[in-house]
Amino acid sequence: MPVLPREFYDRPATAVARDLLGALLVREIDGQRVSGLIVETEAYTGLDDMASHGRKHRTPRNTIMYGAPGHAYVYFTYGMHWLLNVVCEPQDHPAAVLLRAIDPQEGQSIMAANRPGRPPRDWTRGPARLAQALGVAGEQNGLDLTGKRDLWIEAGPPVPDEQVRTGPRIGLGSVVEPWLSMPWRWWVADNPNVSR
DNA sequence: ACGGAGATCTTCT
DNA sequence: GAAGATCTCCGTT
Repeated sequence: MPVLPREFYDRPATAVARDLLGALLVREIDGQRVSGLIVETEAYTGLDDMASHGRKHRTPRNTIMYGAPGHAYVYFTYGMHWLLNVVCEPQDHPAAVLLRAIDPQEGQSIMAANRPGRPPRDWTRGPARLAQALGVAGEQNGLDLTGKRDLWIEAGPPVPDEQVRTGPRIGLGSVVEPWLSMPWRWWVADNPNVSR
């Protein structure tokens, strides 16, 4: 399947979050493909979004969010977890989409090795689990996702609107969504790999 | 099935 | 010095 082009990411985060559902996230480890269909995403935009890392100003950690769309923003949190995001919207506008869950496809033996002792359902159900299963960490921060090297996203079977569900984001505590009428979290209905 | 707490460290105040 | 875009383990129901 073709790699998603730069233009795909050069749009508002909420639109990218919707259209990433059904796309194939591919990680290449020692020439082997490890992949999964994206089934859950969350949009983060710097525009008055108090939950976003880009909410205030540029810092060493969030600088990738200010860069060109179509790059990976990988950051470390809670002292032990890596989270994988996709930078979108025009350059200098800090926005990204958090990849929260995928449906395992290729390279399942590698995922199993990266998630020792866990059942297949727990391999990629959740943003930190997903990153661990695919071997994504700090070294992948800033990677160009349109380059078909190490990590990229391919077009997949489109998910029709009837199968798309939306809701508020997860794990933000007291933060209020900036625009209540706008969907922030997107997922595929009835998929066992969706988190929570 | 559900709920609480600990792990552990970077970032910003 | 406190909080955090989370996960896992252990308790109770």
